[in-house]
Amino acid sequence: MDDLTGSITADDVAEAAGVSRWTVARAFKKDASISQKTRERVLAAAETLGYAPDLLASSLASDRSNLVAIITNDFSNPHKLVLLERMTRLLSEAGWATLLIHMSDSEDASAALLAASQRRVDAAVVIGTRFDDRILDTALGARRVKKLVIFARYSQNPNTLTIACDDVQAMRQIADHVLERGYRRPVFLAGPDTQSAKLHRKTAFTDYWHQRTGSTVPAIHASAYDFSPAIDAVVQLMSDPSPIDRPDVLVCENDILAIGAMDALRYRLGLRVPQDVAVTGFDDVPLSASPAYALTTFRQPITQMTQKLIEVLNGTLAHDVHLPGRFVPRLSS
Amino acid sequence: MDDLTGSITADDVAEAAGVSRWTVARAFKKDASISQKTRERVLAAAETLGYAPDLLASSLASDRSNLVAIITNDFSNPHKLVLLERMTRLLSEAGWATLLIHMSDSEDASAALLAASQRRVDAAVVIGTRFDDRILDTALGARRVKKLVIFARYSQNPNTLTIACDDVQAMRQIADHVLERGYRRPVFLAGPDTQSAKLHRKTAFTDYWHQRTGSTVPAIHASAYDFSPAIDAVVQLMSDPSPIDRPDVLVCENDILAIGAMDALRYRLGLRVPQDVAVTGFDDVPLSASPAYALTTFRQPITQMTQKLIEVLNGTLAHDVHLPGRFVPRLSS
DNA sequence: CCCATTTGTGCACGCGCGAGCAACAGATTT
DNA sequence: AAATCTGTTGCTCGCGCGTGCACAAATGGG
Repeated sequence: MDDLTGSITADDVAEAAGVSRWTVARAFKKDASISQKTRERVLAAAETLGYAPDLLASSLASDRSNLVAIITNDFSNPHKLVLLERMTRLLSEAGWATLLIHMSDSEDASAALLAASQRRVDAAVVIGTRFDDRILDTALGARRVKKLVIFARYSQNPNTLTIACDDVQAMRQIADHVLERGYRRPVFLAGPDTQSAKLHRKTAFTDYWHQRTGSTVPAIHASAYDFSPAIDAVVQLMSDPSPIDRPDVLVCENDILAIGAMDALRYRLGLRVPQDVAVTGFDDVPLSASPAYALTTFRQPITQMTQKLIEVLNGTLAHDVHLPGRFVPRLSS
Repeated sequence: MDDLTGSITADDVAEAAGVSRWTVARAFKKDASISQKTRERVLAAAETLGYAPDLLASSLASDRSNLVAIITNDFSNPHKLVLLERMTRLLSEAGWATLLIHMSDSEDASAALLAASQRRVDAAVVIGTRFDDRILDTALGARRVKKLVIFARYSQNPNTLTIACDDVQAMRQIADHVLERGYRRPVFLAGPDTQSAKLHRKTAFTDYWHQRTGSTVPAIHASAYDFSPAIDAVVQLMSDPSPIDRPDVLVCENDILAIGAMDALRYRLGLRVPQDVAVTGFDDVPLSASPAYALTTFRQPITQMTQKLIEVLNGTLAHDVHLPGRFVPRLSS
């Protein structure tokens, strides 16, 4: 009975139901031209035989795979896990499977896109990773992927669709909050200072701050988006010989850097947060809500962003999207 | 030139190189019978045309897809991110692509396996998730996936291959350490107390502790593997009316619970770690190394486990594997 | 009750490639 | 020189399904 193989094809079901193979296919297709009766009969036969359409063969025959590649190179940020959770869940509910592709270094973009295209993905989504537009360009030129979406990051590349949180709006809210709480000497803690990538959040904050106060915001850069580089950067900053204009608030590009900053302030420098130095982050990773950090941060509308992504996949949306997020004030500022 | 479509097939390359389509295929196959000269000529032609084999068509024609499904339902544990990073990287280096499948609830196992089988995966890997063996059984019965691997967890299911860290060995090292440091009143903090799943780490610890000391270890259960349920569980435990036999160490099933426990002790109960109560975890998530927690924990040999997984995929390994991990003592105990 | 119209169903063909065997050339043996 | 062997290349057939059209069945109006 259950001998070998899941190799029950549409032909088997067709025979069992007394119809042709194509009618079986129609029974599984949402709005196909088929009568209610035969559909039920076919589905019943399929049920008893344990048949399920082979999506691989289907992809080959049609030009849709219902497969989307998620490409990332940064697995050190817990926020990625939140993104992956939300995306895989909503995508699968919408009928899309997910190919997870690890992009080792940013030079590897073209290998990642190649891998995606070899599996005939309908779209590739680069999540939360900032990388060289030139590399992206050459990669795009070489290996065509039908659609390329940059998710939760910005890209100026014309061949690309951006779905992201509105960083400018976000950083303004943070700046307003910081000002309102009376902080006057912010330092911006950003990630690696790559040459070509614009650091949106940083410029958004510093521009707006300058606009409101007339003063410029110094920035420091961690060598990577991770705890300890952030600790190092902050320790170095605060060890500066001139404690007079020591910052009273560290505005960080994301929560990971912010958490590293808090650890540095508390455990390396013996300072109190927020009494001595306040800290703000970005992303609202789960840990930020813990009593240990209680980090003031900003939450991206991931669910809505994913819904927009699905619209893009369905072909009902074809332009960049910037959605508003939600400011989350906590005790760290 | 670059008009439309990556639809360059082996036929195009064959024509360009003046050989047959099958010779093109041979040029791309590692140990195929083909002369050095023609291979170079074919590869050169492929290079200029921008050809890459269509893995979908290849999967359909052969019975290998070089695709493996990674199935999980727990995205709240940062350790998953470490697992995903390592697995996708090593798998891709070994020529395997990764389908990431979200298993919403444990009842959903059969849907997840179905999705995997519809994509013709060569194997499905369930990572770090504990779920009902009965559910697994029915799911396995219904939808055949060639191989099912339980990764970083235990399963008694005979249709399944387990690749995991040796929990018994690990918990003994932790117990030895706890005893050596002079703690005598441990409480074990575990995850949800599901009926059918054996809590390996818990029983491993309590059994060994009983063996060494003759006393039994009380256990408490968080309602989920997450920070706040752990906080709740610990607060409730410590609010017990009898502070006489208050625990002097909390042995936790994993780091997430341990970190929640530390937060509860420090910020809800005003206790010091480790002076008032020590804490140990399991997994060595990145955060555990931060100065804020400095958590004593245990690191699973993820790289080796993934290598074993690859052996299983290649068919050179077909039995359960339990690998030793590494004890990581820090300041929390 | 017939014809126009609307469903509903069947079928030839192809998606891009792999398995496995047949054919062939050159090298070696008898 | 014929027979054999080895390495290399070509080819038939099929993987399981979708597209687009041809055709059959049902429907409705006159």
